[in-house]
This record gives sequence, C-alpha cells and structure tokens, in this order.
Amino acid sequence: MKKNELECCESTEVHEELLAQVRENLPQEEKLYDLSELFKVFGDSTRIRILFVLFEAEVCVCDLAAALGMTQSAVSHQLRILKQSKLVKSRREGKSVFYSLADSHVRTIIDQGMEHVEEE
Amino acid sequence: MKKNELECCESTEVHEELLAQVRENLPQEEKLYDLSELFKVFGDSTRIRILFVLFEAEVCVCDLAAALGMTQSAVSHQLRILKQSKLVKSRREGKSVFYSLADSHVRTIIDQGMEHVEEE
DNA sequence: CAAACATATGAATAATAGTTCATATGAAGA
DNA sequence: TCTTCATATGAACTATTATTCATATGTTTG
Repeated sequence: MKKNELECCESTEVHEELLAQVRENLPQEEKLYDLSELFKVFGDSTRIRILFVLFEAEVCVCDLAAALGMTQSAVSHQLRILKQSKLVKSRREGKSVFYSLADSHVRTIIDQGMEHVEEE
Repeated sequence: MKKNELECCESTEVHEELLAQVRENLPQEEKLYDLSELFKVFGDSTRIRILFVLFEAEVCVCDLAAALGMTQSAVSHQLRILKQSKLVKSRREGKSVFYSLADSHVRTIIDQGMEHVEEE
C-alpha cells in the first residue's frame, strides 16, 4: 500500500495516524470475508423464510417446499447453502430428511435484524 | 395455495397440521423481505470492512477509500447503500463528509456473526 | 430386485449486484 | 467568479447467484 494513496483531505498528517490505528484494529482479511459470506446466507428471502419455518419445528424437505410454495429442487439447493454455513443440520428418517436449526446464533442474529428493521 | 401441493411424504394428514401452524406464526412476507434486504447489506466484504473501520472512528470518504485500498467511487456507492439501510449516518464538514455508525444493532449483529464464524 | 418415493445435484438460464469510468454536485479559497 | 478539492451518481461492464429442468442418489416396499 503506497503512502501516496493517502494524499487526500489536505491534512495528510493527522489522518495517517488515524488510519494506522484503524488498520491495526481491523480483523484479518479472511475473518472479514467469512463474516460477509455468513451474512450473505441470511441475505436471501427464501433462506430467511426457511429459517423462520425451522424456528417452529423440525421439518422435512417436501413440507418446506409446500410451506413456501416452491419447488423441491429450489429448496434443496438453499438448504445445502444453509447447511454449509452450519446454520441448519439434517437428519435422515427413512426416505425423508428432516432439517432443524444448528445453533442459537441464528435466532439471535435474526432477532437483532428484526429489531433494526422494525424501528420507525 | 392448492392443497394438492401438500401431497408429499405420504402421511399428508399430520403434516397438514404442522404446516398450518407454521404458516400462522410466519411473519408477513414484507417483513421477511425487509429482513433479507438488511442482511444482504451485511453480505458484502467491502461494506463489512467499512463498518469495521467505523467501529474505530468517524471517518471521511477519502480516508475510508485509503484505508480499504479502493477507489473513492466504489466506497461512495457502498456508503449510499449502508446509509439507505440506516446502518451509517453522515455529517458534512466543509468539503468533507464524515461517516459514522447509526445505531448499536450494527455492532450486535456483527458480533453475533463473528461468534458464529469463529466457532470451530 | 424392481418400482416408487424423497432428496440431492449439475448445467443452463435469468436476474441481481459491485466496480469502473466519466461526470455532476457542492463547498472553500484565490 | 473561477478554480480546486471532496463527494455523489449514472451508465456500462462483469461477476455472482437463485431458480428451473433433467437426472442421479439413496431408501423403502411389494
């Protein structure tokens, strides 16, 4: 990173200090990437709807598809993404596969998001 | 929604009840959409990095661009999105515009996400 | 073991979103 | 007022992603 890039806002000196401090406290690039990837999973209304259904109960794929009015394939693709992010887990029972929430962070994150959305 | 869609998993009866209950407790479609739109904002590493910089201090656009090694334009576009979602606010001081976090939900949501990502 | 059922998955398509480039807006100073 | 600096924004391009369709995998039952 070249120092020249910082030549902005005229008062270069002061900002250099600030930027140095900011960079120091910034998490590793990989962590930030993983974090954004996690939120990307929440950033789709189909997956959000799936999670809300799973708040209620452990549900099999075809019921999920029925509840959401979507094809089995579309739901299955999204379940795979949710599972890869460890937001849901699955359990096979005969021909069916039942999905449920993986841990409590899911609920907390969504609740906080809801609070933000519901403000004003 | 046609009842025929629910003919799956053979034991239709039981699931009908479950699905009726699930549908009842599901938030309005609009709420779910807004929620996913909010998380979509968190689901980009550029915006996550911007938010982490703002955790440290109130920063002007060109310093943000410098800190992240991005063009002023790209940062400005993302700031607009963050502002529309009310995650950041801005304040003009002469030629510069300073950005800062809008409320505490931002921090809570990101912290919970971090916890999830950092597990195992 | 063959047929039926539930789910998973690869490829293709369609829609969405981020960055770049050029330029517009808005403020400060000569 | 004209120039310069900081930021904002529209359009084009590129990349990413969700859904569909066809089909594969895995399980139960006759």
